[in-house]
Formats: sequence, C-alpha cells, structure tokens
Amino acid sequence: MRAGVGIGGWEDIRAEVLRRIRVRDWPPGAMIPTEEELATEFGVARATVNRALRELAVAGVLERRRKAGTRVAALPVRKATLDIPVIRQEVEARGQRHSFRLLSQAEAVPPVPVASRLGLGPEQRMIYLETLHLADGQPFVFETRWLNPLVLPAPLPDFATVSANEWLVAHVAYALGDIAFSAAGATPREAAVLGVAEGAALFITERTTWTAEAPITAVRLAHAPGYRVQTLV
Amino acid sequence: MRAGVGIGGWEDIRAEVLRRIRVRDWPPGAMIPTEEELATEFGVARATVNRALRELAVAGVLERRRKAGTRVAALPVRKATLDIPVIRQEVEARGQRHSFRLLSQAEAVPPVPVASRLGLGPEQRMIYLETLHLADGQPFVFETRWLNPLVLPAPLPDFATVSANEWLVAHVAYALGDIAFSAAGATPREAAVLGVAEGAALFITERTTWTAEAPITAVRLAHAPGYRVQTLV
DNA sequence: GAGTGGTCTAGACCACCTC
DNA sequence: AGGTGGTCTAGACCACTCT
Repeated sequence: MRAGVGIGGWEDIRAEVLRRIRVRDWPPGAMIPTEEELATEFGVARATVNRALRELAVAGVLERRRKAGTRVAALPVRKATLDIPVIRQEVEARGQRHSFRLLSQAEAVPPVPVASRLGLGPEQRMIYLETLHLADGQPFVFETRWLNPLVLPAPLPDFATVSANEWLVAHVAYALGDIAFSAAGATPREAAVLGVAEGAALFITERTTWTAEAPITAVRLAHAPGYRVQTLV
Repeated sequence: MRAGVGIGGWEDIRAEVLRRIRVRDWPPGAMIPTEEELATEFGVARATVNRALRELAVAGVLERRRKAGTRVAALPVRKATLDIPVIRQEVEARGQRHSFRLLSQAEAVPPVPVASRLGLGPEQRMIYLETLHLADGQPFVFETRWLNPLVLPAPLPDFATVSANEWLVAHVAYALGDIAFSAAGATPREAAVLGVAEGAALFITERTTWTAEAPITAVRLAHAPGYRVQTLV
C-alpha cells in the first residue's frame, strides 16, 4: 500500500528528510526519528525509509549507529564523487579530437618512491612509458607510466599505436587502486613536452592500480594549464 | 532461506561478481546473467542480487539498463569518492594544531566571475573574508570567501574568533554545492601570505554553496605546497 | 510486446551497541 | 537487556527500452 499523498518512493523520502534538515527542523547534531517511526509517518515500509536514510548516510549528511539511532551530521564531511574517465573519453567529451604520441619506452628500475608505492623490491625492473596526449593537436596531458611486466599477458602491444590505459583495461584483470591529486611546478621535461614555462603550475593526477595480489601500474598525469576537476554534489 | 554454502549476503555476491570479472569469466563489455538467474544460482532473493549489482553499477564497474540487461563496463569510468572535511578536522587529522587568523574583512561587490558563478546581479554587495589557516603555526591554507549577507541570520559573529565555515555549518540551512580542483601559480598576495615564491604551484579548491534558492558562499582555498587530495577506491 | 532492472511491501532475524 | 539499524525473503507491480 502506497501513501495516497505526495510522498511515495525512497527519493521522495530522501528529499523530505533533506528539507527538514535544511529548514532546521532537525538541526546539525540532532537525533531524528527511528526508521519505524518515519515509515509509519510516511505510510511506507521500513525498507523504503532505510534506503533513503542509507543514501544520506553515505553522502555524509547523516550518521547512523545501531541502537544509538540516526543523527544529522554535526560537521558534515562532504563526500564528493568524481568521475575519472579514460583520457580519450575526457577529450572527446569536450568535443575535441584525441590523439597521442609515445615519446619513449624503456625497461628500468623505477625510482624508490614509485617502487615503494607499488610495494615492490628496489631491484624489480618495470616498463616505463612516456606518452603525450593531445586534444585537437594541442598538448593535453603528459603521461608517465610504470608497468609491472610480471602481470601482463604475453604479447605486449605496440604502445605507439595502442593506448596503454585502454589496453590494460581490455587485457588485464579488473583492478582497483587509488588516486591522488596535487599541484606541482613543471619540470624541465614537462615544460618542454607540454609547451609551457618551466615551473608553471600543473595539475597532477597520480593513480596506482592493483590486482588482488600484485601491482599493475603507476601513472602520473601532468595536465596542461587550465585543467580542472569538477564535481556536482 | 539462505544458501548453505559460503555465499550469503550481498557483499559476498558483490565479491564473487568482482572475482568473475577479474578472472575474465566476464570480460569487459560482456553481458552477465540476469538478476533472477544469479539469484537462483546463489540461492538468494533477487533483491539481494540487486543490491550487489547496484553497488557495482554505482562504482562504475557495471552498466545496467532495463530490458537490455547488465554488462561489464568496457571503459570503466572510475568513480572516486573524496572526503571533503572541515579544515580544522583536516589539520587535526594530521596530528597538528589548527589555528587561523582573519586577515581582512570587507563589504564589496564581488568580481564578475564570482558573481556569475553564484548567479548574482553585478551590483549585489557581499561580505569578503580573507583567512589564513595554520597547522602547528605554519601556513596551511589561504582562504578567500564571499558571503551573501541576504541569507545570513541576524547577529553575525566575529569572524576573527569563529571560523566562517564552522559558523555557517552550525547556523545556516544545510546546503549543497559543487567543488572544483585545479592548480595555479601563487599570486603576489598568496605568495606573501603563504610564505612561498610568487608563481609557486598551488593546489586550489573552489567551493560554491547554495540553499534551495539563494547562493550562500563561494570559497577559494589556496593550499600550501605539498598538499594532496587522496582517494581510496 | 516482452524482458529486464527498479522499487515497494510485510515480515523476519540478526548484529551491534547503548543503557 | 533491549532498542535500533542492517539485511534478507518472497512476491508483486511498474518503468523503461529493446526487438
């Protein structure tokens, strides 16, 4: 049985709860009614209320604990969700044409910070790639990547024609990893490749990717000036 | 009725689905069985399978469409979730002591980009604050903030003793907004305040906050060198 | 038109935590 | 010890979209 009035689905309930928080019916830090009470009030099943409150808890708006109940977050640790697309998609989403050039390929021992971030011994050799991604022919991202050869399937592609990222996605076991953002002045190499002044402020994205057991790759993306990462909360 | 074997809850099912994707039983782009088939296989209710697959879809691992079915994402648009804490919490989480100094306060018409980002007319006066946040006495973030006086409750605090951010959280209707990250060279003012060289690469966070109807505040945070935003995916 | 995911219900048991 | 959220079930209807 659905309520006869306006409120029905879990999205409506989420909206109503958010409204009461905004109107300060339920100020920051305050306890809100139990799921059962809200279910009765709204005329829905408890599972529906649970769905709404769970989403708000994930978003950082509510804090929930068994037995303790649910309260409005006092200091809202906002959770921002970012889309991290493949570079080609990112460029094409801007309506520009994507291309890339493999600038160098080598096999070498990675520098200590890279090795330790991947949890590798200091002697482990890896494949090193430098790639410049272009948007409508203009430098867009300078990508430096370390690949763990131990986890790559046998016939390696020609990375001059196949993007390492997309090849990995298609040929290596699905993986999780972490992402970090920072800012850094352009190194001489980055400045030359991207066509900017040495020391120019660059937006840096660093990603580390793992299988269940072994590291796959560590990437550093140095974005051309003007790059922004944006979130709609 | 729960399955007698190992697989029971939705987290187990999510893990098993992820495993099959990693092992390439279900390679990128492939269709996977329907919820009903998986429910039968695992001996659980369809709602349980739905929960597991929904989480994976939100994470960008699966793509789902009614009637079309569920497929493994071909080009995984990774969804990264970032925590955006209050600055004081961020400093204290590093084990450092937080303090701040109000450097200037004024009432003025914001520059055009700020006004347009907030959707305000070019004549609307706002409150302007410059605050330097310190971690163990060292410059941590230089905050420049525009406040819409029309939506602020009557007795404004002394922003020299009360952090604007925390006062807003406690006294203004709960709000949503958007966040953007970028990199920029330190302006002369930022360089002086943060104690870095002019042009040094700074990590910039910009946040805009709204009530349901009106803009509340626009903040620009210029982080001291070395700042990183990190995500565990 | 028909198949698939999206959601809801009513009830139940459980895990966890505060009291 | 008891209350609260977390989850599961079996069934149902609906919305969307592909064929």
